[in-house]
Amino acid sequence: MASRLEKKCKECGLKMTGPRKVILRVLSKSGDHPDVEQLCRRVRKCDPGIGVATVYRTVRLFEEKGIVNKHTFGDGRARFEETGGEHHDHLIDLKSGKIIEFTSREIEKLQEAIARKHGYKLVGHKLDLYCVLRKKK
Amino acid sequence: MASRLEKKCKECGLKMTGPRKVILRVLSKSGDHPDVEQLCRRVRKCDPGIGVATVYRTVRLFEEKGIVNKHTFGDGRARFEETGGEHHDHLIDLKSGKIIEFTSREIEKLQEAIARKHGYKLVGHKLDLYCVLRKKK
DNA sequence: GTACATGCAAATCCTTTGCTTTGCG
DNA sequence: CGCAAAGCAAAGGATTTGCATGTAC
Repeated sequence: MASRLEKKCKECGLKMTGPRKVILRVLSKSGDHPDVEQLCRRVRKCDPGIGVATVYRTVRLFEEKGIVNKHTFGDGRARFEETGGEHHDHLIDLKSGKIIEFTSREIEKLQEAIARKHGYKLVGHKLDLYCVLRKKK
Repeated sequence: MASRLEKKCKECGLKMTGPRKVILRVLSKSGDHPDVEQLCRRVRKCDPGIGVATVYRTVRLFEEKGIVNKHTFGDGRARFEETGGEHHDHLIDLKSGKIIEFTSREIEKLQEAIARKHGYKLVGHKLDLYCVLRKKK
């Protein structure tokens, strides 16, 4: 039963190995933005033999193929999420580290306009909002 | 002849040492977004004795004091620029690596509105546009 | 069968730290 | 002078890579 993501991999000409299937499943089930260490832990619950190097190699490969998105928020490590149908940006709660996803068609239109104004075509963007809870007074 | 930045440092209670003066001068003269390695090279043209550790410690300190801004674009390393009077975002030319700065009051207003809608107060943001030159046809 | 994927460990890259020496205030 | 800063080298953390072995197609 090849999942949607597995199909996508095949289309990209990727060999569907055991570790890759597990990593794909974990990614698609993760509602958050796990880093490699977290991915490893989750992946190893399915198959304890999977090594870090494989996870690194796999997410990198997936990123090149557009299957996952890589993020680098403030801290030093990379985080990953499945490339969903919808693009979205991130609001980061600086106190708790919680991440909220959002989209803004208006902002995106403005971005395109800015790129065009400088003679460029927008091919991607990254918008992170760093926030703290509003004090209710 | 204490420069504007040096005054700012004194206000923050920072001891004005030789290395710090040099690093400040290099930062204020840099129109680009140098990483630590580049900073080191530039700084050592003035004073070859300055060590990497000092550069790292200094930029980190400056960042905490709000004297410089730290950026992490796609690649693994941090880049720095003097905190100018005006905040700005970045348009990155994916082919050449060139970085263009821009601001958009409209986008920023929208960002604040989004944060508010989620119950947050916006304290900072990061917006990078990844672009390629527009083909003229 | 063959080219590509994996596991492991060593290697790399960027950044931080420990400790002694130096120097600003 | 006293305490913070600098230099150097060693430590650390994340990610990559070399190599022998395993495996999807």
